[in-house]
Amino acid sequence: MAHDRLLEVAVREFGQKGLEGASTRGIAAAAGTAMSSITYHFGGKDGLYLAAADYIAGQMTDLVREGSPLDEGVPDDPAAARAALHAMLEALLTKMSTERSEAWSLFIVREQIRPTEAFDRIYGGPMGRMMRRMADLVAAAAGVTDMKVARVTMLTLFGQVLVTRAAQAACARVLERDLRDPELIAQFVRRIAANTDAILDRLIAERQEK
Amino acid sequence: MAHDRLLEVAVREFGQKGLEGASTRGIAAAAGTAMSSITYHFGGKDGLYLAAADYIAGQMTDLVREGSPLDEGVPDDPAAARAALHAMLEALLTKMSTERSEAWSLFIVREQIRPTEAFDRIYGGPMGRMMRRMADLVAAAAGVTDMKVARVTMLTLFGQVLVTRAAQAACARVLERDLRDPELIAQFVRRIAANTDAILDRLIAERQEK
DNA sequence: GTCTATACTACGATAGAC
DNA sequence: GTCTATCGTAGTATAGAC
Repeated sequence: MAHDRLLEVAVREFGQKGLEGASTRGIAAAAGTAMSSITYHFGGKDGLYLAAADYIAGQMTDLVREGSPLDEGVPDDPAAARAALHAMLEALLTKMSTERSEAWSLFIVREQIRPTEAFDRIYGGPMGRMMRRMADLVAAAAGVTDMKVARVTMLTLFGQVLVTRAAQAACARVLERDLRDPELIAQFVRRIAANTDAILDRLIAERQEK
Repeated sequence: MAHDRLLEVAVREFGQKGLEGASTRGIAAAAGTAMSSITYHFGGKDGLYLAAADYIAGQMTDLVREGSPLDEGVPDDPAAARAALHAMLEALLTKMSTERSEAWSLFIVREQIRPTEAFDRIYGGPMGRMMRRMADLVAAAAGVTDMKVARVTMLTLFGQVLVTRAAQAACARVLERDLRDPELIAQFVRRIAANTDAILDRLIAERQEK
């Protein structure tokens, strides 16, 4: 079906060039079909863009479901919560580094800069669930009851992972290396894990001071 | 001069909508001049885009120069280096939150997604210097000699700040607050400072284990 | 220097053949 | 369902008046 090919190409093209930067002719050509197929299947460029967002949300949900550490419950036990948080951050970083999800990341980062309805569809689905769960895990792991603290901390933890995508060009320059290098990714995983432990311990210490 | 007004508007428009998303007609109209002024002053849309990048680089340099903590030497003393790192991260976060530099951040984040010559001009100037200095500060503060470790750590520290810009839409959703709220920014500053201390202490502990 | 007028190109939408 | 052909409408570039 041209429908599916169009979606695949659209996610890539919209991610790399943005809504205005990508052209329907270009997408159709890359998908090996006529431009008017876009009108037929999706009603137009905007429709295709939203469909791409839904496609990403769906794929994210699948990824999260297939026994990955991104979608289990929130354990009460601090140690278990911490382990789940570690697994989640590692999974995020490695998944974001695969070629397939690289297109998603770009799409999503773009939507952060200027959110459209597409962001609602992605955030309203798997992304929001993931971030809320991460905040809950931080709270459980550090015994924090103030959810505002847990959320802010969660975002700084997430930032450590995000930087490899949202500042990929700068990272590549500073490190003088391609960010797809598995060894480099492994180094980030180790560093982020150590940082996370340090941060959680610090949170626990802060709590005990009171 | 229409030249300067065009640049101001261009930074804002390109930052928000990207190169393709912004239109020369729109920029000229917002600057209160005719579109052909862009051709006269900058040679065309691409020229204006690059000029906007240079303008940002220049403004960043000015900001860095005006007695801010972003551009002093790298102290040998670990405590002084740590203090300088703290000052730098706080300055970054607060500067990135001002309305004026918000346009820069967006411009730069866009350039990370698909780097053009504009990125070379910004990274080759103040941005690269800043990141290299931050890595040096991490190395000095934690007594790390392996610069690869210092750079990776620096990037994770930077990520904590970056997340408030590059994932601003998601942050606003999770926190149910506008990210320009000074109180919220202050909370981020405190959290990132505490995290940074925890991470540096952890690095020092790692070194002593060997 | 700045503006008006115009030319040219590429895009997205649409109608209709198959 | 898919394609071809065509239309209207942006967009940028350019020439020339002031």
